[in-house]
Amino acid sequence: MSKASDRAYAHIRSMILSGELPAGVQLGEIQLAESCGVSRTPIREALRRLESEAFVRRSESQRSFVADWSLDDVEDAFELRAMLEAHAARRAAHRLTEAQLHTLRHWNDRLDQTISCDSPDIPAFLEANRQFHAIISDAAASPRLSAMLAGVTEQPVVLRTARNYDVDNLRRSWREHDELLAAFIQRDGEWAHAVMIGHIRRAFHSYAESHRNERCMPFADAAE
Amino acid sequence: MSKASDRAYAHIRSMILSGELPAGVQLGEIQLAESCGVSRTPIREALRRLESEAFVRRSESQRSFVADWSLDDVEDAFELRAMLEAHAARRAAHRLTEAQLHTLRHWNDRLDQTISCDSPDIPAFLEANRQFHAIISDAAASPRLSAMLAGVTEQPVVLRTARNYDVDNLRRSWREHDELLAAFIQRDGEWAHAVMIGHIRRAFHSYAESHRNERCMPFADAAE
DNA sequence: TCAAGGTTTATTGTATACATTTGCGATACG
DNA sequence: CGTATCGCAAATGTATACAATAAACCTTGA
Repeated sequence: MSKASDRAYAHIRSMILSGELPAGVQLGEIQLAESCGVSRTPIREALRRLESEAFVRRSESQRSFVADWSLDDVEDAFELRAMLEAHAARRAAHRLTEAQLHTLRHWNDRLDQTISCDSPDIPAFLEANRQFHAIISDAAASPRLSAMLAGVTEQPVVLRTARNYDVDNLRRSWREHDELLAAFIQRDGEWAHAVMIGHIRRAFHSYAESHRNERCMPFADAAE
Repeated sequence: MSKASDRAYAHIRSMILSGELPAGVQLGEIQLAESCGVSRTPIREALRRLESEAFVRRSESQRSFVADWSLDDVEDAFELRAMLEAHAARRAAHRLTEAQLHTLRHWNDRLDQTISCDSPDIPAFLEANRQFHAIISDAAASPRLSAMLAGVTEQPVVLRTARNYDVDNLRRSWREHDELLAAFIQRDGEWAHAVMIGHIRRAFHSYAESHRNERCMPFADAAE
């Protein structure tokens, strides 16, 4: 895992997420190679990977740029995510083991902890949230579905601005997870499906709201 | 488009589809380089691309092999395709232009032609079918959705065995397309959604049936 | 005969040189 | 002053040499 191409991938990705490489900027292979301390070969591999994950786009003439996500793009990704993750939840309802249910509850308790104390710990919240959704994705037992979900979940813009969500929204997420758990315990796939659609679509509107308020800011500080 | 890596990609892909490279076989970079008449560099790029499209899988030690699709894998892909393409149909119902509707009808008429004469022209049928579905994918106006759809539609095993479908099944496809058209003309997204789910799921069962009958055959002749 | 260890060989990862293509600017002409 | 064309510069594409790593094999000892 300590291959040069992996390090280059992680490095470029984090520079995009942090805003150090803003949307629209050209990504020259030579420049990145120097920046990462490797040759162009692993850089090329990292760029292809980032391109397939929509962090980077390529012009007709094969030049690479940091992708700029319009609000429409984000909405598109959220709509697909709602459909895919709801499907995952429905499948998971019939397959989750007792141990997995227990772990889900554990992460949702943790979610509560991170926002209940005086100073909410947003990074910890995001991590627990990630774990919660990862268990559902796994339990759906469809590798292709998991891969697709990962593709629409990892959105540069959203990851960069997630920290701006207010605590009310985070608490609402926690409660929705709780309802999801109830549906899982009843093994009610349709219930879980419905709750998940609402959960993701509300998250989009929270993002859109937050985005409207915070637009035209210089740019936020690093999130990762 | 005449880049070495593109040619290598197309060459390897067609060798997998034709069965010249059977499932499970190791894909050595050097061997492929000689086979394609290029160096290892474009071969590596082609392999990564084929891997992301699930034509190729890589072992933990980074060696590449022709992917072998179990029946479960195929069912998984069909289930996702049914969901995604039904979603595309629902969106398309509200967006298809008159010109697109006309073109859809054109391709479905063509579909009828290819199976109505004495000797059905299966390749022509598959091509017309591809065009029909491509228009719906485009009309859904979601690049991500189109990309995902392409990923679950291009299944090596299915493409290789599609020619075995009997004419009754092909005719049924044609009729289902006709119903889809009726739903589009009425701009009834839910109707289109339902028809598409049935269309894809029936296609899976046709495949599974045909697969049961034709299993253990030496291997079929080239499909492309 | 089997197992463990080390050596050999095959395969993938990386760096670099060179070829090819594209973009951009300067210059000349209308 | 605008535009078109030529040419240089910069970026990407490809080949190849070398490095690192994993698999295969062979030897050796119990």
